[in-house]
Amino acid sequence: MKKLILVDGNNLMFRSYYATAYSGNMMTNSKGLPTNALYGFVSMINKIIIEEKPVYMAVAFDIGQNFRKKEYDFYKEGRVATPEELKIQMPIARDILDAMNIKHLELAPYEADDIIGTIVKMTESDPEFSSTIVSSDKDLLQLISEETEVKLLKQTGFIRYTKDKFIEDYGIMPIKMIDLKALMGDASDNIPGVKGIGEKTALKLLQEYESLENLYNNIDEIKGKTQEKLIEDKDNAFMSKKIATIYRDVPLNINLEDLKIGKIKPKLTELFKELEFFSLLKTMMVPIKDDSESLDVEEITDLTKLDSLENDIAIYLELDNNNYHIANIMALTVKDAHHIFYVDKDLVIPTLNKIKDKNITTYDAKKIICKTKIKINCVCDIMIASYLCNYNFKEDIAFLMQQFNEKIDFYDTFLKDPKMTEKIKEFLGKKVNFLYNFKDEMLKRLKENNYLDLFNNIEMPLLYVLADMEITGIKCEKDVLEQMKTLIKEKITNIEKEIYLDAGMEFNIGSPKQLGEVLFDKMQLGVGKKNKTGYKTDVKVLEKLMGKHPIIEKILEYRNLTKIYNTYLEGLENFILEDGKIHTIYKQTLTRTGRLSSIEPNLQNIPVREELGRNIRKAFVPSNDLLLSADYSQIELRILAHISNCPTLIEAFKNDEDIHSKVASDIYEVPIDAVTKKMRRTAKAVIFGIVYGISGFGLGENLNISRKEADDFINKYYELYPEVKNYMDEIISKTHFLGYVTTLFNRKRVIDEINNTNYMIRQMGERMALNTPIQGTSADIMKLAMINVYKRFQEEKIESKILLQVHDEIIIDCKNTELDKIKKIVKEEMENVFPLSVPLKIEINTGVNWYDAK
DNA sequence: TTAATCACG
DNA sequence: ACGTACGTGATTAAC
Repeated sequence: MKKLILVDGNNLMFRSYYATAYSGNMMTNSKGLPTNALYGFVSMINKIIIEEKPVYMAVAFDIGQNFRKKEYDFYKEGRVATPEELKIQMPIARDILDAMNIKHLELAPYEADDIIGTIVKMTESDPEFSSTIVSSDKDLLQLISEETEVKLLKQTGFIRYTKDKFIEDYGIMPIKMIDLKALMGDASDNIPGVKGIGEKTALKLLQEYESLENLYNNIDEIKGKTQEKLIEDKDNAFMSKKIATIYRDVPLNINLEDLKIGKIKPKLTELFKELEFFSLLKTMMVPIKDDSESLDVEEITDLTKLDSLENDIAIYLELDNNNYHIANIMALTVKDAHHIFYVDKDLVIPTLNKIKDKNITTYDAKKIICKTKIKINCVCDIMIASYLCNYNFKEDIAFLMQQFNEKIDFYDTFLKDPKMTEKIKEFLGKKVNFLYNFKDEMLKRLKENNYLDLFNNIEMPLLYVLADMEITGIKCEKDVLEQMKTLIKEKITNIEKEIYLDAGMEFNIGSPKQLGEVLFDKMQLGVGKKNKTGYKTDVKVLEKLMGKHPIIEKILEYRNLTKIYNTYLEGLENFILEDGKIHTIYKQTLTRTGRLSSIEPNLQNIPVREELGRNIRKAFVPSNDLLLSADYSQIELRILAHISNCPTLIEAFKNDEDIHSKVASDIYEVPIDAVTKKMRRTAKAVIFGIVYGISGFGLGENLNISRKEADDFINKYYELYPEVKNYMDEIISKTHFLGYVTTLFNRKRVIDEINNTNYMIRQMGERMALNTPIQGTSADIMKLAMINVYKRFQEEKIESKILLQVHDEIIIDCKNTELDKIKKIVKEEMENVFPLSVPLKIEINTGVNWYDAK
């Protein structure tokens, strides 16, 4: 039996389009072409192929005027016009099918349904074929027969309607779908049917009388209102039947063998690249057009070969794990204008030592430096450059290469490839070849965007500082963690028992779902707020329940303890290497604002606000004598004062006033020494809220005050500092126009959300536009300060080391003998890093561990 | 893989 | 009428 899949192409495209279009976040490629429907369409086609494994397939489309409309003026009247964003994707869907070598059929004035009906008729007269129709349109159910089934798509999943299944569900023969529609009508197609008769009545009538004709022949037997309605709309019923009938004699001029699926064509790769469907490229394992002549990669075993290299080179180092602190070297490739050299793992270090001072272009220089401890002279790190240019790239260089039409496997795929060892030379040859050839283009793009300053004076120098910090690592005492573990483990066990006792049952306290059910269903401790999966049980919710039952307090404590235990005590321990130190990885090319992020482990979120968690910091100790923490005081607010040019705030900072108290005294209109703690706390929340673009509602939630009061605070703030309000209005309208924001150092963030049709998303875009210049400028300043401190350390032969950065704070491992010098350098460099209209101020603390250095 | 939760600036 | 504070990462549960 030959199985033929018949897809309702229009239906699939509409579904895909509307599935995502309403979110307001229209998916487009970088040229602005909408791609959401196509993405869903291709995914769906793939899914069908996987699920049905067809050998024959055809996709039908509507095209041009359709004959029903000609015959029945009102047909499909009142339907919302197809959005332009969808129309534009329709022809591309057909291009994609061509490239996939799947037949698509369209012929005016017929609709997709008619084409499918016609082919079904052909398969039914050919004993070798059976067909499956794929659509979410119930109209197609009329085509069901012994040989034809319908895979009716639902919001999630599908129902497979065979003839038996249909009869079971509807109690009529599939062909009677037409009669059904004739009676009940169809609002979406504007088919009238019989007014006042819906699905229930229509089905009942057809189950008894089988067809429309027979029903009207026996109209006398029908009672009451129904009879009246039927007589009244008799003409409409018969006309509706005609419209609803799928036409099965479309002159297609094909035979079924034409519908055999062929081999995927290289054209598909081009299309996917154009559409920027990189994940699909990956999953579909599309054969990529191999127009590159195969590279001449030469493996070297004799290092003297390197002598022939020119001064401008590109290198690429491959490791067997993303975490370079624990990874092993696989190989290195080196390219200049005349050679591509492949260097196997054992020779990588000597090779790098030999070429480290050349002008090196690479991808993730920090990785190379951290792994090999060799300070290469990197003049262009393509990973950083593409990050600055706001490319949609991932850590894997393959993403970038794909965007520039280079055929390459993804790192993960490659590692799993059984033929890895055979392929590695070519694989790494291609990467280094790309880097070498792409460098000039990359620099050109940096220049065009005015990024050269940021690139050469901040990001490139910073990578060396970060590499040094990561290599150095921070000493972490396992014993301290172990002691805390024992203590906390005991507490957890005890509290667990108490919770079970209170609840009257054992359950998984760590499961928000189970916890919600226990609290709100079983114990009836109030009406729970819901989210997608059940009750909300976060801190806010639980705190509102405080006092209602002792269990609440215990759950909060349990949460606190398990968080500390799992994430920090146990979590951190796993990252202590043999040298007794933790080496985090700073991601320099991740955040949208220019901040760093820290992973494996994240050392930027070690507890500090609560005493118990804060104790974890006691495990972090100096390798030298002391830890010194230098943190910028109120840096974001100072930047806000600067960029909004608000004289009152600037003056306050110049006078080194406590800014929160100052604002509190202004808002509450009391002298500064009459400001209470509560007033100061409120002011602080208002100030922070402003930086994030908060609403009255949000502030109210946060401070547990009414929305009205919160609104008043915000308005009062704007009145007091009109320049801040002005800045906010201006940056938002400017961003609507430009589509991006910049920091003081010209870091750019594209904010597509700002012009989104969805109000919520647009609002979020506006908040990003407000916040990014502030957060981003602060990040720029910190980066520059780190570079300058590092430089001074080198110049003055300081042996103490910068260890960590936590956004507005750096941690230094100090030798006692150097302490005074360090304090001086840090203060000078951090406070004078860049002149603003407000002074920058740092606070310095020292201690024998991180806990004490605060 | 995603959602919920909670740690930080 | 809607939903409501920016930027991160790790862990767990549940699909």
